[in-house]
Amino acid sequence: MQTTSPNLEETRHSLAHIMASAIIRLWPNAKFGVGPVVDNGFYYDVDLGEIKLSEDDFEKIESEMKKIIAENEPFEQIEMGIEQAIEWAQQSEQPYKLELLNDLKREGTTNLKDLNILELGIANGETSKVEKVSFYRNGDFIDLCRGPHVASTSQVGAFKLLRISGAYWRGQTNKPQMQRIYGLAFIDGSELKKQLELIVLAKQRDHRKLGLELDLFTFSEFVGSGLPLFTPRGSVLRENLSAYSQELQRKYGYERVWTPHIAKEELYKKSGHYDKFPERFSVSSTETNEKFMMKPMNCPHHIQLFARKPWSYRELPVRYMENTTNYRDEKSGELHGLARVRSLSQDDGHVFCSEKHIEKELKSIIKMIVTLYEVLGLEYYAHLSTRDKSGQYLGDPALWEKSEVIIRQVAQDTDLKTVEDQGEAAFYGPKIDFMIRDSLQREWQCATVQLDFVLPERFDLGYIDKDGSIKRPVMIHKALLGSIERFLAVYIEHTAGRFPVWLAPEQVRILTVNQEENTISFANDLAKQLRQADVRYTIDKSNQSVSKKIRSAELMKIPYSIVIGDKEIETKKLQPRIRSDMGNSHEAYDIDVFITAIVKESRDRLLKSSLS
RNA sequence: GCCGAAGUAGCUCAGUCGUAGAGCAUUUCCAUGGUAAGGAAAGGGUCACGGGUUCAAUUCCCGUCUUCGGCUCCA
Repeated sequence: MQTTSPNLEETRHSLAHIMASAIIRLWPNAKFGVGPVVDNGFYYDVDLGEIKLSEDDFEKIESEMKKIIAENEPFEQIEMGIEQAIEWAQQSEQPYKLELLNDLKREGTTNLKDLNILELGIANGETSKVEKVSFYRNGDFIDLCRGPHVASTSQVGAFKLLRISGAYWRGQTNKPQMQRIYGLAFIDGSELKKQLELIVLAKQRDHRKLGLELDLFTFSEFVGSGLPLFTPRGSVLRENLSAYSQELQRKYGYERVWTPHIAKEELYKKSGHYDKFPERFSVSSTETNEKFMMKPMNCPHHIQLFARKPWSYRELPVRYMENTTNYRDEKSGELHGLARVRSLSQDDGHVFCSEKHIEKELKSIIKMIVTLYEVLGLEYYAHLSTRDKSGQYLGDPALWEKSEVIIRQVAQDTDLKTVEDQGEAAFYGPKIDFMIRDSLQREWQCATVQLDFVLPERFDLGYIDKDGSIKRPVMIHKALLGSIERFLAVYIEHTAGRFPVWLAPEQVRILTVNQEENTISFANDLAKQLRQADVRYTIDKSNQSVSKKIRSAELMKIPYSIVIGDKEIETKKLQPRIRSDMGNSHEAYDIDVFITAIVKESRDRLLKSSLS
């Protein structure tokens, strides 16, 4: 996973130091936290007491940094004994560094291993007692740091301060909050420029912006935050994706079920979700004393469906699917467009099976996910989450062992690109999460397959085996799209709103050249034929220039625009303008040929136009 | 939830202690138009909401809601 060259890392890390030097020159009372190298750059956490920095201060900091770079001071490594280092931190009044050094002295580690930080005197994960600590000096500025650095301040590459935000000291909510300043840094300016352009591009593709422009969804202050409302256009996307997910599942023997959106709290207490899941919406009854919850997940409901009767081993696996909405009271600051909402719809499903079914069921699920992603033109890879040695997992260890072997085997057999994450498994079982990379190379987790050995136990589920004994089924949780809202967020950004015909809210726009009676009547007639073929269309009869109408259709990213004027009326042929990503053709087609093509593209879920 | 920033027309944004403006969009009219913006006019705002300071608040202050950038969290 290491992608940055040491040189780049040296540049970034050195720039973090240079920024810190600049800050302490500008604000001599600055206290520093940590300042690691991150993707595309670096950051430094700083505490300036009452002073709040804003992006307006960036110019000042950047110009001070440039001065330091121009001064061409060497980066010089200094070693100190741990006691001497502590004294340094006290004298230079750096309480956060002091805390880290005291931790180093006491425990031999700063417990910051997740941060990928380099400025500490020891390597990540080292636990031996440290005696010596490494520092780096550039000019007057000395910082606790293990390096490496460029030889002198003038040797860093191109940089730009990017943003500022709050960050808890050591990532803990009960610790003071510092100001985190992010910077971009690259070896040469062209790479920096490219990255800045990518950021602009990402902003243009932001699903929240496109959702507004393409009229897909909206939020209302009256309805509440994190509760998206889908317009007719947005609903076409939701419903078509959802329907495709169900179509795939039906082919693999999943049966559709329906469960209510609230349940008694006891259900979640029994499942164990209640305590582990504080983000709940409560519902109380005015008739009785019963307390209910909006369902934050569907597994307990599906379990109750399974539990309704005794099962024979002959009837397994039992596969339920339900596209339904869950409600989670996410913390307000965590909401983000469609990617993080309080009402999320899942294409959820649960399999109840015996151990010997696990392999086949996993394979089917992976097959469905792979099919779905390929039809949508998405790149993906999988995270394989297994146990570590921490021992905080529930369920039969032998079953765990067996299933982890199966999961690895299945991943191999299905040629999945996988990364194994030890220790990332849920407490109830190992899982495979599918990550989608969007066209800007950002990664998102969408589909998931999880084995579960715990819930069947908690709800005392059983089936009658061949020998008449009662056996415990294994449960498999799965979602292909995951949260449909999250999926749409990713998909909108991936496609930049250029949806294939089968998903396009409006597939065809008819534009009239003028308002004459025969033009309108021809357009209406075409519309009627499209309607009968179940094609989604609108007619633009407005008295605007043709090029303006074309522009509007283009901005709405409509796959096909058809101009209707005397030429079409005479020849009875249409010359569709095809959205540029789908193909390129200027030919004229008979009306029925055109309609047949759209119907086929829609049915076969094609990504490109069949007319080009 | 925490730190910081912001909320003015459907959208993107100017602006001011003396109750508001542009472009796009909308409507109407003119132009009969041919593949990314033809012209003109009109309508449209409790300046997020509530409270305070003031002769006067959209403007200053406080609170609430919502949004944005992060942090934390994500069964």
